[in-house]
Amino acid sequence: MNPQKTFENLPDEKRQRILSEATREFADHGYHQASINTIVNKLGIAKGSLFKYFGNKQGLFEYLFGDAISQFKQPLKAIRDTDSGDFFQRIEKSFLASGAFTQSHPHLYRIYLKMLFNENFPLREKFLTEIRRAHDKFLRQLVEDGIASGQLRKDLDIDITVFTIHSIFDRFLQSHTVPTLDHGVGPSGQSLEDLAQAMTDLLRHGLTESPN
Amino acid sequence: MNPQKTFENLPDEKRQRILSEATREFADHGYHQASINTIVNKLGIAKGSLFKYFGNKQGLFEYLFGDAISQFKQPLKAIRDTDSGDFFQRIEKSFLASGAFTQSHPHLYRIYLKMLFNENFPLREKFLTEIRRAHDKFLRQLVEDGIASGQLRKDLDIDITVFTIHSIFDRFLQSHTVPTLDHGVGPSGQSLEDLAQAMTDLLRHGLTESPN
Amino acid sequence: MNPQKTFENLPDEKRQRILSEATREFADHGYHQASINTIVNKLGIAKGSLFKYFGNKQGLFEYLFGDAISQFKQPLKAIRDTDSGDFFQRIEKSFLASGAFTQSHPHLYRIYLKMLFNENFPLREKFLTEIRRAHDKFLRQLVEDGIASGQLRKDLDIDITVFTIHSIFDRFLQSHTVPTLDHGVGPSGQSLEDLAQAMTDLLRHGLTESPN
Amino acid sequence: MNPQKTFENLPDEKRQRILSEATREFADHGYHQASINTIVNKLGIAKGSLFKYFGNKQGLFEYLFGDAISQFKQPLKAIRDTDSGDFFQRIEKSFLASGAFTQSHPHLYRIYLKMLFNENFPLREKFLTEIRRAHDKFLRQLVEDGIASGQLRKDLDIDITVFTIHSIFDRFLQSHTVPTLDHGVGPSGQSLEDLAQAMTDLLRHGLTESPN
DNA sequence: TATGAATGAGAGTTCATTCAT
DNA sequence: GATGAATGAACTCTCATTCAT
Repeated sequence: MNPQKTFENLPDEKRQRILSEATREFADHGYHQASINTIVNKLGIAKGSLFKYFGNKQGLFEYLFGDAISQFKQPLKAIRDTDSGDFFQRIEKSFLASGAFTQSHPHLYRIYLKMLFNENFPLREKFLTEIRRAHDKFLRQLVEDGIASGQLRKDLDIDITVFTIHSIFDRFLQSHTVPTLDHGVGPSGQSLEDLAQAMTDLLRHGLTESPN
Repeated sequence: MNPQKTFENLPDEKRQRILSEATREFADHGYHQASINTIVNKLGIAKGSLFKYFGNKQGLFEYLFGDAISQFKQPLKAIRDTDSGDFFQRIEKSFLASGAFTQSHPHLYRIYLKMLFNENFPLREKFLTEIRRAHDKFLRQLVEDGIASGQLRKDLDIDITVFTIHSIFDRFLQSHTVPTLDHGVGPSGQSLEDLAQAMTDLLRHGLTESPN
Repeated sequence: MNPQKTFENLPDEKRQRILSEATREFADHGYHQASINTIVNKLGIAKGSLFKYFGNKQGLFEYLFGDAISQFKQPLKAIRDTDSGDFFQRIEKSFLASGAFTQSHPHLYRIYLKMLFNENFPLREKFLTEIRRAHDKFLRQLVEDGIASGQLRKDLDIDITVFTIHSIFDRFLQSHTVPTLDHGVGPSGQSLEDLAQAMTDLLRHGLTESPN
Repeated sequence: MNPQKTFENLPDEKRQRILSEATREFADHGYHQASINTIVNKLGIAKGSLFKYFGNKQGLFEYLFGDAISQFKQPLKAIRDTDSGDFFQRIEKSFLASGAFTQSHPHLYRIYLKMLFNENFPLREKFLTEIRRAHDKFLRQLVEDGIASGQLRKDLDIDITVFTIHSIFDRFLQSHTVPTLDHGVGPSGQSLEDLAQAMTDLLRHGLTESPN
């Protein structure tokens, strides 16, 4: 029988405990340095069980992160399907929604960040491309809508604009998720909401006024 | 005798070869996946020698990266000491100078990126704080100069502004250093110079116009 | 209740399928490398069932091979009960009958060959002795009949003769059962019948005397 | 540095102990069932050392058996280079020389026998072909010499003859090397020398012609 | 009776570190 | 000072066996 099925037939609580513990281990140590031994010891289950469920270490990681990817995308979809035509309102909502997600799933987000700069994660190309594409597609549509509706300057370079928003987006998320990165500098003392609004304002003025 | 002294008494060329090879290994594989075996084999020196020089793997890394930190800071100092009063000109110069540095020291920059999101690097806190502080101090001074000279809006939140410029800065560097991160989206096809100018323009409009 | 009884109460077809699949697995991989997992997966039955039937891996093997031993002996009995008095005709018939058996039960014969030189098979001593004794008893009677009837030299050493015939017998069987053992040398291209006749002739005349 | 070199630089005594212990383990348990743990524990050396010497389990086996192959061939070469023209004398010498070899290297010979009937040995094809070819080439030359010099019948089928001698050869060796295969039947009680002579005589005269 | 999830000892393998030469 | 052989803890992974359902 499909062994992954075995895992999915487990009681919900146990399944969540396993995924959660494994996620934490990968978040703390990255892929190669994460230890199956540590995971099963903390969980109090047999080593063999984990391998029954996922085949091998890579299988566990792929299951766990593939699962996370779809959750990553949820907030964005919700925003895009909003019928509000206001560009900056949607941007701000996006900031907040993504921030909320990374704050409630800090381990997943830390895995993502590790993966970004560590070439050794399995399926790294596939996963990163998937995330990147989703983000870009989402932002591009927002920008195009904004230009079409006259809220943004007609002469904006869409590539650059998407790239810039994306950059600020990323940094915004990072600053509120990875605690040890804040060393008393930067605006991290402020609330998520304040920061989101301030950044939206900054974008507002950069993107709307025509240059002389 | 202080064993690190042993290393510093080595012929310059040998010292450079060792640091260079070790840097490449850490850049390629991160800290834990980097292999002392690989390094000494490529160098053709005895394993024991490396441990004599640096005590252990961590000692090697700390020596190597501590050495690099000062180089990291060079481009910024050069800009700050420029007497040009034009804010956006200095920003653009900073983009270009940092871009030039990361392009000429790709291994160091890749170590930095890995370290950013991997908690397992030795002395990570210390090193990152040092880099971050230098950057922030530099940008803060630029922004304050810009406001004082009337080139920037008086009502700018300095923390947010520094943070935002820093974000775009980082993303700008990443996009020109980590090749596999570009998946056909984003403005990566453009030249370093074009991109620097475009981002500066975007900042110019976001930071100068007063809101209504 | 005797758990092996459970197995014998199974429908004939299922019992045969189980024995057949297990035999194939042991023939392919020997005793220790044979995998209970593989067997039950191919059969589509529960792992626990197999252990209920046979207690453990060794029990399965002993049941299966003990069952086979009696089949091994069949061809020899048939020859011995032939009343033909011609020694070499009976030898040739034996060659052919055994060859036919190993060709129709290749898995059993491969298990036998593996067992011959692998001390780790369970009940190896018992099984091999049983097979060897049956063969020797059969050949010894043929040789004694041959001497008594004047077809063989009176001064033959019976032990040596039986041993020699046995040797050629074994080699003959092996050459037609284990395909990968022939590497372009030896007479393997010939048919079973041709080979049987040639070897019988060789036994008849030896290497020096010219045939009439 | 070439790690196998490390092994070859070891003191002779240690090298022999390692090879001997490993050979015994493979002889006792075959390839897959042989345990590196057992070997290093019996030797009292670190597990890592064995892997330094040979890379992995397969490397150990290949080194060990490849080394043995050349030793296997030595006795045959010695016979072939003998200028004695007497066919049966050379055959008898071959029996004795090979018997002496397998008796003084019983573990190697047991590995060979296991390999013959177990498909899972690494490099099995290569090793077996090498041994088989050497034997066949040797016997073929003896038979051809025997026919040319008139000692053997002109009409002998060389393939069949070589095959038959080979068969008796193999069985002869087996009977004197694998102790547990003798179950009170067969001529194993006799000395190596007696058996060799008896089999040579049998080959000389066949089973029917009375000796003069 | 039949099931298949859980187990855990043991497998092969890696690698930073030590230390006698 | 330089060497590299030796170490052993830790790693991922396997599989016969058990037992609650």
